[in-house]
Amino acid sequence: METEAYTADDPACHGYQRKTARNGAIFGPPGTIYVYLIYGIYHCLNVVTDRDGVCSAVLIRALWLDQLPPAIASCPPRQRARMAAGPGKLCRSLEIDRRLDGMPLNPDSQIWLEGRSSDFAAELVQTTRIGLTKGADIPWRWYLKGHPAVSRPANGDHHCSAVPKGRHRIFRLVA
DNA sequence: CGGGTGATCCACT
DNA sequence: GTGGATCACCCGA
Repeated sequence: METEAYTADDPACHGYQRKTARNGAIFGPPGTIYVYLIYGIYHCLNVVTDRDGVCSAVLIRALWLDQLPPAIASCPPRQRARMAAGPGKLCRSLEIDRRLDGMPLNPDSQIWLEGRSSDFAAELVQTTRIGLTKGADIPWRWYLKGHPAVSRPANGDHHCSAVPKGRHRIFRLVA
């Protein structure tokens, strides 16, 4: 729904300097979960992409929640769309924390991906990442254009459609 | 805008 | 071992 990419030669990547106890998971094999604590109170969920030993990840910044706990399942759509609109809120809603760090994406970890239709017609916006000092100019944030759960749409994103309508593989995150 | 929050890392003892 | 800077955020004004 909304993601950012970080790679080994990218100064904003957590593994850019060196491997440590905190960021070790980001050097794992593709599909490894990397969760870190930010600003003392929030967690952020990443999925490792590049091969074992190379640091790289996709930060999951926002999701639409298909299912909610029964107590709040009937909240208005507007409110529902904002429950995982941002990497910290997303982890708070899904109760994701460092316990998942280093685990593989599969049902045994209680978090995994399910492929959906492979011809989902989506229009994506590609723009710059959020909240960075280093590598702030790299346009590696993508989101579903016009979706109400996007954390913060780029200014004037109605003009920008770097990724045209077409066939995209859409995944469902199950947690 | 600014405050809250705390793990982590580094440059020093 | 310790002090201070850093940090990919959220909220309320």
